[in-house]
Amino acid sequence: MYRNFRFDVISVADRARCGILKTSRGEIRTPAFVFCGTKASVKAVTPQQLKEVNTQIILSNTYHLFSYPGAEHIKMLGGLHKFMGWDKPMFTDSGGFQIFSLGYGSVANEIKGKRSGIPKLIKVDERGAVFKSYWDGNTQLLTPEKSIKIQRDLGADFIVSFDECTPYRIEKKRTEESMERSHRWEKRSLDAFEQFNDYSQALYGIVQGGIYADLRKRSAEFVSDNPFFASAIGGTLGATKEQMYEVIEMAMNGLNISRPIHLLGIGGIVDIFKGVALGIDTFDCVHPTRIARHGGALVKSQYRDGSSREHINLKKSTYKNDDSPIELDCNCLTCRSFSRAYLHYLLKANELLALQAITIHNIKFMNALMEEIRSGITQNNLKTISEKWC
RNA sequence: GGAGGGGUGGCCGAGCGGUCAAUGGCAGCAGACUGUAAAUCUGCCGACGAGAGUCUACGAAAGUUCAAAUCUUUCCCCCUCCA
Repeated sequence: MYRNFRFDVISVADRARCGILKTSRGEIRTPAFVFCGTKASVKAVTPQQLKEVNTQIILSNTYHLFSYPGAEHIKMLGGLHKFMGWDKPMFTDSGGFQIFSLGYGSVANEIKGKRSGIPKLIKVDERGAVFKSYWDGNTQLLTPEKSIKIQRDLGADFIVSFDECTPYRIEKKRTEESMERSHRWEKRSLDAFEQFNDYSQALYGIVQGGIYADLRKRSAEFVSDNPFFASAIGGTLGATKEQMYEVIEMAMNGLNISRPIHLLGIGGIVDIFKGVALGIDTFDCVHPTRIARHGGALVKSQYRDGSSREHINLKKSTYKNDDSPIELDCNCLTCRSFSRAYLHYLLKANELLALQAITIHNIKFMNALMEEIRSGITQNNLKTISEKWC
């Protein structure tokens, strides 16, 4: 069923593991970070630049590309890889997360109880989810079958079952009902997938169950018991970091560890170390690229400005006269060429180059981090590595 | 020389007797962002004070009024049109 895909664990340190995820478009060394290029573009950078900083894999989104320009359009133009000029492995997400993000807003706002913007999620029922297109306001129904069809048309290597991503602020009963529905949707995703499987894609199942140990375990077992190529942990991961690590552990308890395991939507440095230690193989997150566009440059602990954050904000006037690069020991194009002072100026002057330059650094940063994590697992010194990065 | 229109907080610009330390916008400062609706959002932004509050403010000066950024007079400066 997945004969063109393979996952081999090559090194293990406690529960952390190093592996190779093989696809017909190349191998991915894990643990790996997947960069979000939601609308068929990793914002502000070119595929060439992504490769220059050792990017292995990126992710696009069903909902967005379905709204515009349409999956069939992209299929007609040769598929998503060709369309966006990326020939390495790629993911597409199913649109399930948009049931949350378009219904509730950002993760932070939802946890803090703040709602923002006009809801673009109209309703969710057994068939699927009815959205308002972000592009033209049309209502559109996304079902598991449709999500798989779209993802098939887009042609990413790894595709994801359609699920309902639940928010944090709902009670257990609703989380359970939603989880059960996600399971039914995932079954339907699998059926739709198997019906047209041409071995060019591998399907992920998603673990739901909110913050409840028994639900997470049940959901993980559901995913493991079904013929998905790999597993992903989704849904709310709780309100605090501590809770997040607990939730990951709950899910891990029921997962088949011979398959690759992806943690959806997580990209903090500490979070990645914690995730890796629990056995996560891949992560995806908008954070590195999004904060870059807001002037946030990821830095190792020695380069921080004293705050507990994992990045420095180059918009701050502190950096106006700072002639050093973002990180002295970084060899990305940005750190080789530009000072913090120049980046500060570019941000203040509203020059697009700032967004690109910082994005390049952050991508390089994440890729270098993952590389060191991999060697940390192989050489069994993950703890030392983590002290340097956290 | 004649006619008219203006001068408001770092900048632009509302307000045209009290509810004005003064709407907005920009800039500035701080914060947020975790399967990207948003290169976005939130807060602060005269001085002193933790705060209640106090003081100084709407070109300058003098007035009218219980009360003036708002009304009157004079002065200074800017812009437009006609000579």
